[in-house]
Amino acid sequence: MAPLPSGVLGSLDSTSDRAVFRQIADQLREAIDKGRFKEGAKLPSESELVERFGVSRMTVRNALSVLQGEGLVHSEHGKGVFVRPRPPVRRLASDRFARRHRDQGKSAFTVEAEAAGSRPEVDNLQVKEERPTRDIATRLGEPRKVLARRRRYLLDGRPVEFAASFLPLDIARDTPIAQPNPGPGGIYARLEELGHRLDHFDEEVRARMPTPAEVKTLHLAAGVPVIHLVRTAYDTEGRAVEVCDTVMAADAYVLAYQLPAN
Amino acid sequence: MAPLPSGVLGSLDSTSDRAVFRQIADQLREAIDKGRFKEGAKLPSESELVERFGVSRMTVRNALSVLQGEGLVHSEHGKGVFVRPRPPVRRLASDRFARRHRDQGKSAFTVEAEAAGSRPEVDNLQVKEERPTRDIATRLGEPRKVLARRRRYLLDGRPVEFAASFLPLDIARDTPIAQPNPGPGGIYARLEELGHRLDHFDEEVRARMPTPAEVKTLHLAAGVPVIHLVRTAYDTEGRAVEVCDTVMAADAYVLAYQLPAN
DNA sequence: CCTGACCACTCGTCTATACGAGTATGGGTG
DNA sequence: CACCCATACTCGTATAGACGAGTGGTCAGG
Repeated sequence: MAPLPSGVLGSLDSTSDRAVFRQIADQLREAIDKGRFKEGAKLPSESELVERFGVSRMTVRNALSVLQGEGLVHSEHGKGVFVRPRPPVRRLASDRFARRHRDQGKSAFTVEAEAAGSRPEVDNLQVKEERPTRDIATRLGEPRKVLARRRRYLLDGRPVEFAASFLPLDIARDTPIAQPNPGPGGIYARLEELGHRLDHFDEEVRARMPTPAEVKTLHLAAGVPVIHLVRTAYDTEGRAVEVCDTVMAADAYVLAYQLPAN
Repeated sequence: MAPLPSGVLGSLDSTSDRAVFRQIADQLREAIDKGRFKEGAKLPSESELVERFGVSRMTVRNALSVLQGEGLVHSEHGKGVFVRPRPPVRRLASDRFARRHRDQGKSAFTVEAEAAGSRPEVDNLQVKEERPTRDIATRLGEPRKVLARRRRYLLDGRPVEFAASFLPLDIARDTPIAQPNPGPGGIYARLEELGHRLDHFDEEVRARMPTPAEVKTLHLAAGVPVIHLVRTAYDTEGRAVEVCDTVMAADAYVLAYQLPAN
């Protein structure tokens, strides 16, 4: 057992009314913030902290769970507790669906990932017809049935996002859009070929903690929220032609928008 | 002690390899999802759950802390654990800074809140000159000093957002912008009067768990992430004239953007 | 040299107990 | 009737102990 670096952690203030486990969490947080524990570094083990602070193990675990909830650290069974490294973030520009980006043979995700030096993958591809949920139906103008396209995106093997596109069946049925691979430029290029010239997109952005299912699909660590993005595509006649519902690991993304001042 | 409604919760599967506290969390989550515990309703107390499932109190607390981390419930000392009500969300439209919204005597926040039937407040107003951080300096074109305007926004007494605006001092010094109340239309109106006609805004959106300071400022419950928005305003000459750094309670907001298809 | 058993260390789960502190309620007292 | 206080409930904090399970190293034996 390597000795704890001296001076990294202070001592507890028994006169303080701040709970002991919070004081321990505070000290560890400060040490991490100041870089005394670097990204990916292992924190002292629970038993070391028990000894160091003279408290019981549950108190130490309580402190560590605070830091986990903040997304600062993550634990690995049998190994230790580590400072959570910040993964490279993918920047989503607001012009990413602009027509001029649509002439490639590959999907926008693939092109962009390769440009950034990452290995992109698409996963769980699923295309089927189904009854829309209440919300989707409202956004799409109450179609009876929709074509749903679901997929998961990974970068260097790490899942970062999954998405479901919904299109009114009268638009998408028996078109390349109903194929697993819709071809170069993606479904937006196909929509325009089918005569639905796109006018604009509406995007709604929310952030929240993931559901257990989302934790599983995106392999999310504790303390990582998700960004929930719902995009609706409108053609030049004002008809909603697609809704895309996307859930992203929040630590892997920054969304960038450009707004006119009018 | 009121008897537990029968049939709301099932029993544990001791043959399952799923941890007991997770099974309890699963059952409570399902009951909440299915509306068997409504928004704001009180869950069975810890001791009731201890009895109900025949486990120790720490196991029950562990299960409840899972749900807290998911933002599903919150506990109140001395009262109980409650299903977290979803507060009304404030919708931020991407045209909220458009020139046409700027002719009011009140701030955009105030106008919008009153229209939605809420009581708006602005708080902690602070205006001072300071040295920019590395990030702010980069975005503003390396000014030596900046004017910083900080404030907190509340709706019906609940803090929902705090923001700091930074402007290069050569633009803002000795102007109405350096006053606590910059006047009708806000600082964007003043900037234009000073000859900085606004061209567009860049917004970067991130989501993450709050720092302890942010928890305090926004009175955040456990399991509520924050949306971190950094907006840069550019004038028609391409100069960055303001950076606004905003942290919002994620459960109080949905951001709406409209993107052209080009 | 490789393999497998063992062991030490890690975190994960769970029990049982204790006391403190915040909240609500009801009943007794003034 | 109004107030205060005792009380019983709530969750918060902390201890001590036990066993399980994943990881990685050492070391003996093939």
